[in-house]
Amino acid sequence: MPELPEVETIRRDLVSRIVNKKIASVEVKKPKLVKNKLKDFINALKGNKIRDIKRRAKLLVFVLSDNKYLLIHLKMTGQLIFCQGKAITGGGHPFAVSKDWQLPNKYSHVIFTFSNNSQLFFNDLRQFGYLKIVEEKELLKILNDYGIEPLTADFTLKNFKNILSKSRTAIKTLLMDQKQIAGLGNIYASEVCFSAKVKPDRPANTLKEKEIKDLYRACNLILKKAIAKRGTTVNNYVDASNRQGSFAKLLQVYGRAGRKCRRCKKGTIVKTRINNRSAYYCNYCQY
DNA sequence: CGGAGTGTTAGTCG
DNA sequence: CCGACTAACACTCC
Repeated sequence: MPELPEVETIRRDLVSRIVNKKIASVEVKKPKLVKNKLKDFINALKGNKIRDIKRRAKLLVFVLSDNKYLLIHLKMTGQLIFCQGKAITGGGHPFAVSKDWQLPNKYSHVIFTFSNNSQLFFNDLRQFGYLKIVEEKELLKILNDYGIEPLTADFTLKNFKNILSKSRTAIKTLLMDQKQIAGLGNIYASEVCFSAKVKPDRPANTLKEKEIKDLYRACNLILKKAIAKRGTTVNNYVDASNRQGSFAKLLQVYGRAGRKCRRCKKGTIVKTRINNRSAYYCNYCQY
């Protein structure tokens, strides 16, 4: 579900709420989502403090006060929802939880309770997500295996060009390859290709100088804009405060199969499959 | 009812 | 090494 902008939105929301909070207890209802021995996991967290929350690609890294790190990956349908008392606070404007939005619900597989009784719920319908405690050495190895991180100094046009020139896989697939470029997923990869007027199935190493430059710009622009809009809600993604992201209104191609192109007004948005994933593009203004 | 599809990625196989 | 494909799971849609 969440891609870089959604995970970043969750990170920012959580930082303001749980940094420096002490974990009083942890309840694990689905042990298979925890990649440590259950006992070790709980022992490491109980009584610990959350010092900071970082993000690499779509992975959240909770920095604990004793040089250990809690990794949380939400994969397709994971959520992290913070709850204080009966209200889920968000943006300084607390609102009541609706009657049908009880927490925990049947997808709440791990529940953190802090010493002031506030709680963090890890919900995951499809149960692909995971939680893992690691020491610094393993953390560094995991972070190292990711490719260049957009919106950082590492993400230069030169690096980007270099990656594209070395692969003949479809550009959209390459954009989603976390070992190359870290953080883009299925929605934003289609959007980036549209923005640069590049057909998503073009082999990456056949792209022209200008197309590469436009793709590079589009990555930066779209990710920044999406973060500013607090991400994209397609089905049921919500941020850490149970709110929907508003970038969905700005999507140009994803989920718009059969509709007129918003840019050229001539073409139609077509849905195809590239490497087993859905891809959308305008059949008139993308080449 | 059955089958396809869903925002991710680790693992496998050629 | 590279690249393509699949499984992990629960639910919705046609």
